[in-house]
Amino acid sequence: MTKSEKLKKGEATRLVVEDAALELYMDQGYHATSMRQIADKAGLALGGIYNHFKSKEEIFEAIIIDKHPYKKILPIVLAVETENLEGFLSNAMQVVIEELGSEPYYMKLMLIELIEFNGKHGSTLLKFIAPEILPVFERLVKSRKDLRVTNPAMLMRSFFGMILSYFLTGMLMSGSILEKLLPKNPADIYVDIMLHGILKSEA
Amino acid sequence: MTKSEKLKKGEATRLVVEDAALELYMDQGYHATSMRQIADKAGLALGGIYNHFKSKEEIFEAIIIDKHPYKKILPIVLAVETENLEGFLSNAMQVVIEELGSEPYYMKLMLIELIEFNGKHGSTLLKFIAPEILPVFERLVKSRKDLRVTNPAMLMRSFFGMILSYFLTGMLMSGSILEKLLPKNPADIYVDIMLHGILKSEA
DNA sequence: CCTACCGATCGGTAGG
DNA sequence: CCTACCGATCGGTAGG
Repeated sequence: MTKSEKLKKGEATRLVVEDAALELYMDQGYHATSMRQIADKAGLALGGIYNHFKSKEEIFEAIIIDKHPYKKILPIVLAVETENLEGFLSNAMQVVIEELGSEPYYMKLMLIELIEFNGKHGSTLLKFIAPEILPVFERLVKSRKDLRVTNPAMLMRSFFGMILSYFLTGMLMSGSILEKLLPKNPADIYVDIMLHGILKSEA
Repeated sequence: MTKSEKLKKGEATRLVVEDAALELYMDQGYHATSMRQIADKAGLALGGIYNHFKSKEEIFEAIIIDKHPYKKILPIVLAVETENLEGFLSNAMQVVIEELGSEPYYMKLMLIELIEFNGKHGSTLLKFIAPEILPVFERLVKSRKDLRVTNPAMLMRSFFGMILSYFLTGMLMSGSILEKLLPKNPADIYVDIMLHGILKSEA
């Protein structure tokens, strides 16, 4: 009763396999990861995996759904109390960056999907998530007059694009000479750029 | 004399192999692409490849250097004539987007490096390119007072981050329901956001 | 859930 | 530059 909660043995093993696979996918990619590696890391025999998943690809598909962070993040974002639009956008971005954390695992999963599956899961990610999140941006656009970007889909695209950009440039520059030249608070600056742009003056 | 220019037979074959590999990497990723596929596409036998490259990985390494678009793009950007800063940044971004084209192959190569090699080529890309490009941003920061971002490395990061974001969100959304909801000129809007942000008002 | 196995394919090489 | 081959490893399965 201590730790088991309600999940049956079978379901627990399934999650163990998913966790093992996720970790391996994250630092090798999908095709470079073998079923034997996953089995080893999950602590069972190769054949055992096939009691829970029909194929290697099915593990990946399960992960991109089960591990999706939006269920966790969206409520937090919506719960943030702010009086004005700037405060909301700023806090929202900061919360997302914080929650995705220093190891943006889901960002990597999305890229694996894009690179190794050529986006063939139809950006499953976006397809069943957009309907949940788009309305937030629609409300934003409707209720506020001081937005430069008035198309909800475009606003959403640029919002997530900004977060994508933040993590990706961070990953690309990590360990490079450039990293030391950066200010210590790149996330804050990113938020600032999203809100006000690179320039000080108005168009 | 018509088409051969100066490159010897050996060098030409090498390039044929690189082109074949590049194409395959781009829509399958690195590990999912076999040497036999590359050989077939290049029009020679498997063993023939090893006269030009020691290993599969060496082909990848050759590509990320030989196919790097910055040699082509940088001169164009610098040649753009503009009277003010806004014009320069705006044109620069537009030129880069245009040159990278609708199939941003090099963007994909960078992601493959990040995902499948875990960035182990030390972001070769950035390491020998940053010294070429960073000075451009240094000059920009020095000569202009109307920049919100005054750290050259940060300015460079956000500039390329913006381009990264543009292409990646485009790829992620392609084919999705969201795509139809977007305005027809997303690139222009992206430029506008980079320069002035999402908000109309000043901080 | 494991053992033992399958055919297929992998990267790479020898030898010409 | 090709043919023919190597050992290793792959995803997956049968049978218990």
